[in-house]
Amino acid sequence: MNSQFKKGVLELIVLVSVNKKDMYGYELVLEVSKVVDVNEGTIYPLLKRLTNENYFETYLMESTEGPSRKYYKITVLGQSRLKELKDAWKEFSDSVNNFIKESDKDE
Amino acid sequence: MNSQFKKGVLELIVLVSVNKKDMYGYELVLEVSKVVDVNEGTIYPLLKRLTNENYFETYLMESTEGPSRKYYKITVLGQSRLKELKDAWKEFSDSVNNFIKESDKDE
DNA sequence: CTAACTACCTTGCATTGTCAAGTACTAAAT
DNA sequence: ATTTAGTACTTGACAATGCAAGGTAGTTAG
Repeated sequence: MNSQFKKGVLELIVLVSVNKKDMYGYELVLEVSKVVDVNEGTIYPLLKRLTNENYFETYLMESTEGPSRKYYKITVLGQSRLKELKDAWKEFSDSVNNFIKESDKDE
Repeated sequence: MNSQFKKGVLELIVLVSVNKKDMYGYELVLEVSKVVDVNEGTIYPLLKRLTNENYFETYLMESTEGPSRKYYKITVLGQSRLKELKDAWKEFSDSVNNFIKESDKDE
């Protein structure tokens, strides 16, 4: 897969995921990987950034299957960021798809 | 617009454009800008890279409206790269759109 | 007890795009 | 004749994002 396409979209995918339900980092790696290949070294720094920007809050919970889990919960600010990004993505991908379709036509 | 979305897609848009007809750099800046905001400092280095990778060939032509224009012409290799990128983009954007749609549903 | 899995985090690197500036040619306005 | 605006290309310092590879540590199964 073309790794460049991912740029910026990962933030959207993570926001969409955490918006559905609180999630911890490792879980997100698995969830996000269903859509696009992604690696821990990408997700953890991203989660930190999104938390710093107040899109997420965090809390710890013990697990019976390993070390404690740090859960991420979306904030109100995070939800507005999500909407913003979702709209931007839609506009962007539509416009790219349109451009490709147009040029396929006249051949 | 989210500038990160652009990463990797610009190459696709440029390939699509030059595949339609030979174009010079400045013309491409204008053409590509119809789809995504872009500036000269992005396009020219990209054209150089794509030429180095043998996706494009170039030739010069004089202009009555300014300095000579360097035209870019797609190669056979460039066409296969175009197909590759187009398919990858389709798969990628479909999968992202699907993921967003799925999560919109259960609300 | 040790391997395997869960869970988290960090550092250095590569790639790609941005900004800002500079060069140079042509044509129209002053 | 000189300035201005538009066309056209180039470069270098910079920022953002993702990846690879490594580290720490708790839990469970063999």
